[in-house]
Amino acid sequence: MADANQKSELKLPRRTPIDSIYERIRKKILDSELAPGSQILEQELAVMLGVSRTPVREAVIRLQNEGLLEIVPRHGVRIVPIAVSDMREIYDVLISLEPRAAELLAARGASPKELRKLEASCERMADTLARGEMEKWALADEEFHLDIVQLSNNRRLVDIVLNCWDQVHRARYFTLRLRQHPRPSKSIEEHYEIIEAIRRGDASAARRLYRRHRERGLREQIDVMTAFRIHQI
Amino acid sequence: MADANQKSELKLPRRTPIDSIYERIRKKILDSELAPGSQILEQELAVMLGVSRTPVREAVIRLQNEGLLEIVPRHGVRIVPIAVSDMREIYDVLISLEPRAAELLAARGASPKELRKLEASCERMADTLARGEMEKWALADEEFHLDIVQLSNNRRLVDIVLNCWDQVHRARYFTLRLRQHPRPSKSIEEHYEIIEAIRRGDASAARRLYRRHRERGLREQIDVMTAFRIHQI
DNA sequence: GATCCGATCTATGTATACATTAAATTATTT
DNA sequence: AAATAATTTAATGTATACATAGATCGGATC
Repeated sequence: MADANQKSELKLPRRTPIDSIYERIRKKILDSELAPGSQILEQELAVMLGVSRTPVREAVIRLQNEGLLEIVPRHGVRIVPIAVSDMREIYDVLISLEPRAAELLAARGASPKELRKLEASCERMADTLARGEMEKWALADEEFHLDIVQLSNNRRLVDIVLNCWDQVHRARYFTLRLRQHPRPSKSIEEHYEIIEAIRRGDASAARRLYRRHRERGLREQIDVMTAFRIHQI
Repeated sequence: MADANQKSELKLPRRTPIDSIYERIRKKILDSELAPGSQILEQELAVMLGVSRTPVREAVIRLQNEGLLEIVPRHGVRIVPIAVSDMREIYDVLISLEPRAAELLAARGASPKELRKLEASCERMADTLARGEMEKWALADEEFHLDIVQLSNNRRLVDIVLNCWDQVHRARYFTLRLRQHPRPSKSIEEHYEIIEAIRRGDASAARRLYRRHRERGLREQIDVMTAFRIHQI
């Protein structure tokens, strides 16, 4: 048995430097450090990160596949800006997939432990909301949704949803910063309704409620963007 | 208006050699020329395609992102085989997204021309079925589904669906070859029902009918695989 | 003065070389 | 003989060099 050997036991996903290059560029995009709509040469990115063009190129290809940037033949890479129409496209996908995750979870039956974890996120939302800590509120909200998606036990579904979240990340961050969430307590209520449907094993209710929740989210997001005349972000 | 980017419409798809490398490897995988589960070194791929490792590497990164292969650190790339559990995962995504496309199409209202195109595919299915030309039948079927997805006018949704189709391509091809489609005429009936719902503008019916159609397809696919003890393909 | 053609410049796409590191194999020790 | 350590092998990950093609700029011609 090889399980006595500590070194070869852990088959980690392998931390290659190129993954870190990918992560660093991704972070710069999510944080708007690389501005949406702006262009930057591969060479400039390479210098910025202190590596050669090759690993930058490979990271950039991945990021293009994920829709975060676009390789423009003679002008380097372009950070793709998200317009209202893009928000609609992305939320269309989320409105289909996330409720499906809730449906699957309800259908297979959530364990008490899993349900408690979901409730814990909601409680944390209520706490942070009471204290006006909107950043922490948003984190708890994200955790709730992440848990539900991951509990679907469908890796492909998870990956697609996470990628969509990345694409709308700047818009969500902006909305959060700009002002209080329109009705934060309403969100928490809806979360509890979803948890209840999952607890009952009512798959189609879980799906319907989750979908309504996300549709409301999209509307609010678009309302904020149009109200502030943000056509792209 | 700030969103004036009409100039970028003139961008050609840019025929770079690397795209052709990508296409050639992708085709080899879809056609099982590179067998599922097999491994091959980057160098061997490069020699096989008559180029250096660099463009192969870039193509391979894209293919990994699309889930067609996996880069295994010291053993080249591995063509990812699709198991029954993978079929479930992928169809979960399709069962969410394709009905959503039908729903969107019904909601926005299909033009007479668009409806005729959909009907034409169904007629072609009936014709080819009557002649026992199952390959052509499958092509017409694919066209029907492709049209509906594309008519959703949601590029991201289209991309994800096409990628899922790629991933289950070998299984679909196998099922088709192995024997007659379980009930090909049933498929056509269901297609007409979907078209009718779209014509009525009944979005939720279009979604429901489409979903049922795909759920049946998944069941049949899995039945065939388990009946023939195909655990991976 | 404007347009068209050509020359130059530059970013990319590709090839190649090299260093790193994981795997495999051999040698050594208990 | 088994296990571990050391050495070798080899595939990758990265850097660099170079050829190509597209864009810009200037000059020449109408």
